[in-house]
Amino acid sequence: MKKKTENHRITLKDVATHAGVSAITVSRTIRSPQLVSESARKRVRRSIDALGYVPDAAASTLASTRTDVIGLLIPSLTNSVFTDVLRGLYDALEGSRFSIQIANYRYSPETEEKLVRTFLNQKPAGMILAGVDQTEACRRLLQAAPCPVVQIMDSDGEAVDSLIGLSHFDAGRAATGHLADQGYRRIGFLGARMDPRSQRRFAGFRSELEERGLFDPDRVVTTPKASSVGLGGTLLSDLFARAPDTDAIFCNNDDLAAGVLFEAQRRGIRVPEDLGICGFNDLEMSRHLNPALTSVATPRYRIGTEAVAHLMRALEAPESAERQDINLGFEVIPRGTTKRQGG
Amino acid sequence: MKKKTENHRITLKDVATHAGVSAITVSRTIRSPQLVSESARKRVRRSIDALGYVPDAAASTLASTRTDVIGLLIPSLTNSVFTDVLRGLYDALEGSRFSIQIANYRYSPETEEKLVRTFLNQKPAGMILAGVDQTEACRRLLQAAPCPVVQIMDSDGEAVDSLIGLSHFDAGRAATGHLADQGYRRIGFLGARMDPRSQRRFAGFRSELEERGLFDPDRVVTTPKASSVGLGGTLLSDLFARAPDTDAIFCNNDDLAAGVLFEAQRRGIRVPEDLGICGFNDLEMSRHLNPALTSVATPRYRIGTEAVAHLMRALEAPESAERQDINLGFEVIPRGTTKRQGG
DNA sequence: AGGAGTAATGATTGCGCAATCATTTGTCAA
DNA sequence: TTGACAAATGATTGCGCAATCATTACTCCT
Repeated sequence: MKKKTENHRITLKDVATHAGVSAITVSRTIRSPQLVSESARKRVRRSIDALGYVPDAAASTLASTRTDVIGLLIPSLTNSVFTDVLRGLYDALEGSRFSIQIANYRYSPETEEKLVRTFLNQKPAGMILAGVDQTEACRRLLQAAPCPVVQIMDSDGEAVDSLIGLSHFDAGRAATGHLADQGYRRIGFLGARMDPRSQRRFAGFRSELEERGLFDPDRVVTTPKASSVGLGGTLLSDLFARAPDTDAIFCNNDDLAAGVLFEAQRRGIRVPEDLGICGFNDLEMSRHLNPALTSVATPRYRIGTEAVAHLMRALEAPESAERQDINLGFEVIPRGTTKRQGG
Repeated sequence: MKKKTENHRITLKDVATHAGVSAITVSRTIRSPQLVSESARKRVRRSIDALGYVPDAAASTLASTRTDVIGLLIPSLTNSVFTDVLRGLYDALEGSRFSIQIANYRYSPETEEKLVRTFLNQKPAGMILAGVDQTEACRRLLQAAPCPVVQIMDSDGEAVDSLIGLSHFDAGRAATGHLADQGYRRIGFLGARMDPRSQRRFAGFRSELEERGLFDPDRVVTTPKASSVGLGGTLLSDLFARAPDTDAIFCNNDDLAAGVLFEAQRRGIRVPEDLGICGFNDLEMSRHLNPALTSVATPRYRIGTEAVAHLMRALEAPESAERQDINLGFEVIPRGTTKRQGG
């Protein structure tokens, strides 16, 4: 029996010797077993187990000029939206040979471009990016990338390769339409950190209200600050200072909406009678508030799993690499904060 | 001017030729600039920029048998606690040459051990693990690891190398003591997903109440399910079914506590008069609830930044690699949900 | 001016693997 | 039995870099 000396890493060659084959046969047993006879495969597998062989990823990468790393570029780690996507990604990758490398560009397209360069130099197996709002240079880089590229979150806009998400414009319209359908007429918008997707939701909000002749720019309050429950309260105060007769609010996301609800409670404003509130993203907490928060459910987790599934498909059949735009949709979920008519 | 041909990767040698030095001088300029004269350094830097050279991580790893990857093992991606730690880690790593590789072991020590093996085979620059409750085999692996190892979250327990966190036992005692000090006498405990840290908080809860002669096992309700706001309401119902006269609750975390508060509101139970509520972790939302939630603030973000800072120190001065136990403490933050005496 | 010592630079080599091309073995038809 | 072809296996080579050892340029002292 072979002794594993302290400083000697077990290599392909060791396994090969142990199994009585050549090194390349061992490599093939691991990488493309269909090229190896069954008897050889068996012996090699036994030797691998016996010696505790683990392939060296760096050497493999260097020799084959590709890795098993999927690069993920997101604008923020704080944002709970991405947390859910992350869960989907990791769940879908479980058991595969791939791993994820996350980089955070903090909502700066220039940083994003730099990170794309860095990633592409690591010969990633694939790339996942948030949204479709990259710089021109960045898009060109991605277009030329020798790996599948998936853009997620959005479905409005033009993708470099494939796109998996939802239409934030439509979602904004639908939420706003719901408020108007409930009889609210003086509808405001609260937005924090107006990233491209928030802006498209706002565009949907505006478009819907303009069609109905209800849009009033005085009822729109936004801030570049990061979203939070506390900020929701602050923004509500700002809004009421400018337009005290506002009777409903579409909030950028559920954090803000919860803050609005709590602040309304403190002010003694009746929800939904005097003020309707609609959030976005349908966080777990929202359905348990009093009254329960109307929101727009978005398929964040599924965006993650679908992104991985799509990458895997593209990696397995590189030839049939057809572009794909997958719109996973959304759902307005009416709850207590907008149930004006006793529904 | 050199033309970057389509398939020719810019290598050290290209930069060297361009700068009129040898390849190894370029390598040194990047890796240990203090060994290179200033004039050479300048020329090399200019050439690197001119050619857009980016080092090949795989080749570097293969040649030097170490990477710039820090392995992070966490039991869950859902848990918001780890999200905050992650932010701290990524913020602290910003601009450094290191990157993070996350693996999720889903609260399974066996999976954790397997992942540790996998990681160690990638020659990581460092390892970060949650807690101190690894298997024996896993601890041995880590002890023998040729890289610094930091365990985070806890400060109770024995670390393999260094430990950065807080005492969950003490925190549980302190929170419980606060409830008792406010005059509550029939104090219950609600816990979801009783991981080792939750169990230590419970141990603190129990110890504090036993000392005061107030412990009652009937008032303890736990579940292996993942924590959520909705679950808080459910567990409150379970608790009241068994011990309806309970007058205060220490919740495993703020999600649960918020759910308890919302359910209490629906049941018309007055908080804090009839029921005191104390959460754990002091999420951003908690201070904005009505009434505001008493909670225990934990330094999650700082745990992340400190873990990185510690690793960096250990990597820069491998000799002085002294073990360190850093207890970052906690703070009970009394708010409305326990303010019984009009304080 | 000459030697000792240091700072700066260079040449060679191998890390562990997979791509490429070459060779052997096995199978079957005529 | 022979030749043709496919299946299985092997030998060689280089991926891009840093460790190692060797050499050169420079400084300072006597």
